[in-house]
Amino acid sequence: MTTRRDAVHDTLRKSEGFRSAQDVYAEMRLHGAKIGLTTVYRALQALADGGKVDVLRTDDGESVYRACATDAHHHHLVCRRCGHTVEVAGPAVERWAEMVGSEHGFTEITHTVEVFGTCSSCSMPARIG
Amino acid sequence: MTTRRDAVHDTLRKSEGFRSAQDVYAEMRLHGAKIGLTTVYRALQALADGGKVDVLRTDDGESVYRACATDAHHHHLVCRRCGHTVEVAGPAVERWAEMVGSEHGFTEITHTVEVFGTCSSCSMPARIG
DNA sequence: CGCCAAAATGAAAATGATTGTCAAAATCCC
DNA sequence: GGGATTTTGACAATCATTTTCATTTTGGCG
Ligand SMILES: [Zn+2]
Ligand SMILES: [Zn+2]
Ligand SMILES: [Zn+2]
Ligand SMILES: [Zn+2]
Repeated sequence: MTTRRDAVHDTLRKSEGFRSAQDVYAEMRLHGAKIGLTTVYRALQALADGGKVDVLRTDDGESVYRACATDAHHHHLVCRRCGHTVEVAGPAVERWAEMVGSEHGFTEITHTVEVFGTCSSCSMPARIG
Repeated sequence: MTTRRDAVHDTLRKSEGFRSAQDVYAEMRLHGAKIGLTTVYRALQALADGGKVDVLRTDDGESVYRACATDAHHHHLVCRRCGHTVEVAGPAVERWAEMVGSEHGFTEITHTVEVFGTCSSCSMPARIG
């Protein structure tokens, strides 16, 4: 019953960076998978709900997903050029968020933290040929 | 020439939390303003580009805007119930993001950091009447 | 096996925020 | 005033995502 969902998960695992639902769908079809776009959306959502994949929003509002190495809470350092992503832990940030929240009387504190940059290979001088 | 833009900016200033373009548009019309939705979108974008207002994306992909007290870089502590927003500085986070980025060879580092929670008035026991 | 109820699937239509178009209106400049 | 330029906004177009709903698959169960 989770055949399709697993296939989606696998496709994600083989990817380096974050991929959109449309993207995953297109790739799966390319490789001959028989699956519908709706199912890809549903699988991705289920995986995200279950904490099996991470989600974030691109600047233009698209949801993108990634199968991360760890289930533990972590953040991402994403190359805005090629999408190459590094998973990073940030104990300092976790503490900071908690503190800032409680200082102002907020409870049930959550946070979103993403770091973007240009990775080393993308910032190398362009080489032709 | 900037009459409409200023009107949009003013509407935002009078709001406590983040408001969507549609939201701002509706409120302006309610108060009798003669303005089109397209113009509200354009004004909001221009204000955001000029750093006069802050933008963030809600969980359901809507862009929301806020006229903040300061032009300086800062982050937000947002009540997920009522939208009440507190502007917070996070020097520790700024440093952390820079460090994490350069540690991995990334350059031109930027970051998004938002903290969500339930504010004190929203977490008070419900009172009827 | 047969048989049925529940869950999964996907094609097609609906949704809804945002953007593009383009002609009319306001503003500027001389 | 008159023409160039910018701004505006009604309306159409986009496009990712969600809904619908009929069909298929799956999982017992006798
Ligand atoms: Zn890169
Ligand atoms: Zn964290
Ligand atoms: Zn609140
Ligand atoms: Zn910051």
